[in-house]
Amino acid sequence: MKDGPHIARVAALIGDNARADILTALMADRALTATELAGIAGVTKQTISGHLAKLLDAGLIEVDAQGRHRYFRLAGRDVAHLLESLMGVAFRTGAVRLRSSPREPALRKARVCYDHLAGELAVAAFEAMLMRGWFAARVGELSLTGAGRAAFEAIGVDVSVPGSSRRPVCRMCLDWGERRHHLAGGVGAALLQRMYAAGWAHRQKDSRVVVFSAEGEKAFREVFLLD
Amino acid sequence: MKDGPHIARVAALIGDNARADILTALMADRALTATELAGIAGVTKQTISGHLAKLLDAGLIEVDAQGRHRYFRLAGRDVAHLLESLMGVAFRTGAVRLRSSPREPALRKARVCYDHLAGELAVAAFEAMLMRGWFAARVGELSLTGAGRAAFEAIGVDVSVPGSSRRPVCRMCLDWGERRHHLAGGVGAALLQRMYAAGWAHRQKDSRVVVFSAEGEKAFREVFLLD
DNA sequence: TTCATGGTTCGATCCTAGCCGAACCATGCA
DNA sequence: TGCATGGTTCGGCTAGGATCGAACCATGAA
Repeated sequence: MKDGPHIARVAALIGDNARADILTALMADRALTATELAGIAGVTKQTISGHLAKLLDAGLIEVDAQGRHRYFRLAGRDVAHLLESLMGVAFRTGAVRLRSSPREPALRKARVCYDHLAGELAVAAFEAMLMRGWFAARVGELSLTGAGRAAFEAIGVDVSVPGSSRRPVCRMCLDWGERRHHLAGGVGAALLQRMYAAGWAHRQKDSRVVVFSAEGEKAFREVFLLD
Repeated sequence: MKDGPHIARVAALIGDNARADILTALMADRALTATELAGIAGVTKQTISGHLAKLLDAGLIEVDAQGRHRYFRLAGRDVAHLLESLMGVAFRTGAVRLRSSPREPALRKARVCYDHLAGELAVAAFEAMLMRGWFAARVGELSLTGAGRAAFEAIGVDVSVPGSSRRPVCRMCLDWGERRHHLAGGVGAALLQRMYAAGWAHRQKDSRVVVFSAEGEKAFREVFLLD
């Protein structure tokens, strides 16, 4: 016994409501200040400062100091994955927050997952893309086919990836609500940005919910789902 | 804020040392009694009973009552994944238990991961298997090729899967030490059992470490790694 | 029936850690 | 140089929860 990584330490860190709120918020927005996070978690500045120090110390988040602001973000993709994993188990075991049940349908339909789209729409779109052969599955990875590259460029999604970045171009991400995969990685992120820019959808304030406009959803379905 | 699954609840549950010990132990052995778990976690029967009740209530573990014994096991594969995810982050951020550093090298080399082999040897073997075309990668899954099926049967690994089981025949599992994949799923489990049966290796008592005999490791390397 | 063993329930204790008030440091703007 | 704002540090309060002793229930063996 007592071998291996000390999982209780990091789990305990996430096991506090305020800190879980912080991490969940950082999964949606890329960078938030301490005061914003205090508002989200519903605690005072002193308290949030203590929590952020602990998360920093543990290596779960990172900071960018800009002027007198400090922008916090998740330390890495593995943390985001861990959080999604937690959500999956919490969801299966019925540990859902009651206070927000009205908003849950919207959350299941479309939400932000770190930097890309998740939810029913995202899952359906990803499966349609696979059917059309936009991606080829390699061993642990997904790769863009010529057809896929052309299709994305036609919609105005930039699929060229900076050479220095070691980030995979496309990846799959398991959806906790649907229990099926959706598109992540560089292309997933670029696609979401494109949808914002085209006015198809926007982020709901203080939430991970992505709201589609009527025309936006229609366009989305035509481009991705119709077949 | 406050939307979606209540991750803090399940994280807090894992965030206690005794409960983390329980879950880690259950990742290795399939089923353990309350008293055994009390020994592993280093607490009394009363205490372990309370912890087990909480884990049961939260749906992280399940019980089989047999006579006056109660055998506990993880509630599902998603819990095992969550734990491996946690180990990955804990490992990256340097949260390793100091007391057991002597045993860590053995743990990194070969250990049990729920029901299959993990660690350096497992990763190397899996990559060699891929190179030889024993598996074909589909979208989210791995499938056994004809060559793979023949190869496994030649070693005496039963790759026939009960039709009723919805368990994937083969799956990949991310190794927290190596940060690369190893073989999981039905074939992974069958392979580990075969290695036990052949006397190549055995489980170290009260630990996830898998100890290879000299001949066992030699045979393993010849069958899987040599090329 | 009696005894040993596995497991649970209850109550009391004790300690950790989250929280806030107050004071303090640092940055940027006027 | 002042002043407002973002953020941290310190100290004390409090609550939740982990722990164990003791008593209790259930099962199986003698």
